[in-house]
Amino acid sequence: MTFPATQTAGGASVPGQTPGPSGQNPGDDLIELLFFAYRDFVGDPDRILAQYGFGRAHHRVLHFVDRYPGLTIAELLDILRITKQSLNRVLKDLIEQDYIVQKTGTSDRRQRLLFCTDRGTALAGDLIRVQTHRVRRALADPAAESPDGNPDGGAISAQNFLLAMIEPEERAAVRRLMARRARSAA
Amino acid sequence: MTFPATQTAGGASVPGQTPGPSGQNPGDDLIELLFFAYRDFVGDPDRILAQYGFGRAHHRVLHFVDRYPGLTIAELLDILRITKQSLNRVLKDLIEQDYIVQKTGTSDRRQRLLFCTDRGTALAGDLIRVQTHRVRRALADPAAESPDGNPDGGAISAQNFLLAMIEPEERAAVRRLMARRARSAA
DNA sequence: TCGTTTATGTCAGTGTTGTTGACATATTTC
DNA sequence: GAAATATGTCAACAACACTGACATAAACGA
Repeated sequence: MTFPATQTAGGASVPGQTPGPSGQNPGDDLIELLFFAYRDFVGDPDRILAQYGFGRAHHRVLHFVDRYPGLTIAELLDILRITKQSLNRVLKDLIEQDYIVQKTGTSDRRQRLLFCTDRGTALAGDLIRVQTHRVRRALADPAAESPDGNPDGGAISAQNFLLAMIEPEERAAVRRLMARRARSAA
Repeated sequence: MTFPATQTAGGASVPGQTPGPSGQNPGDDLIELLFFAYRDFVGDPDRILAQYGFGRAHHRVLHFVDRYPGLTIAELLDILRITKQSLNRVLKDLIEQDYIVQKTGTSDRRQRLLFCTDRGTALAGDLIRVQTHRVRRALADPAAESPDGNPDGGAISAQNFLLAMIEPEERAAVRRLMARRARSAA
């Protein structure tokens, strides 16, 4: 990110804005931090997945099957909140390429229980590793050098966590951007 | 969500798993909580946006333009991390339908500074309202009745926040799912 | 002033991931 | 044996991302 953190045309607002840009609320920052944190959070795995010709959808399936061996299709659908058609497309890839295997359920033979193969476990491990690294770094972060005397008691930790989840080189830019809003709200 | 939280075929693992499902690490829960929290976090706006024929991409643009009036195209691209072609597709919609206006930059007339119109501010306000509501509720949540004697000092708050960001009716199911993993790791 | 760089816009094609609707099969349940 | 359930599959489509190529206007540097 490389914001000039300057610039404003005519007025900071356009023609007739009744309430101005949607007011300042406690927790508003968290909305944007969640966006930035999630953006970088999925960015790490994306790079690995690309090397395998997989996408985020594959990742999600592989992740949950790896973490919860024996998951059924229905459970997976409920977790991911997608249609079975969407799931099947990526699941088929993972099965054909030997990352996941299906086993017929024992108690209910209609069910297909999902398990990772060694390959699947290995890839899932690589993926979780980069995400765990980011999370751990965020948790260990020295309170993310909170530059403001944050008043809302309780938000701080979540806020710092999300900020620390952002790619280090980007944090300053995010802080600068959000400070920009704080100023114009004055 | 409606997990049986039961069931296991043959063994909880498949043929030969060297390290078993990618081990148990502090912060691992946060990875999944982030997924669930984000899933529900974007779910609220999605319902509103659908009524306008807009999608998430429109939301993100509208949001940042609303919060940071006068944003340039380049800045927006840097925030969203998408290509100008992707941005232009949704931005065009928002401009044509009078949610956003462009103004030629004063210092640099090549730039197009973006501002919300009244309509834009109104819609952005509606969208931010539902998200702020969820965030505030999460912050106010009585520590999200943490059911485990969480040992990692620091993770707790972030973990409870993310859990509290999940749709209330789903939280139990998520807890149940994650407990399932904790068990099998024993 | 002129050539280059920068900021933006646009056309065209493509890939991933989501959707709906319809239909098929095997298994369980009443 | 009929109905419900779990899963699979075909086909069409939409949202949103990408690449590559090219165009224009304005700013900038020599």
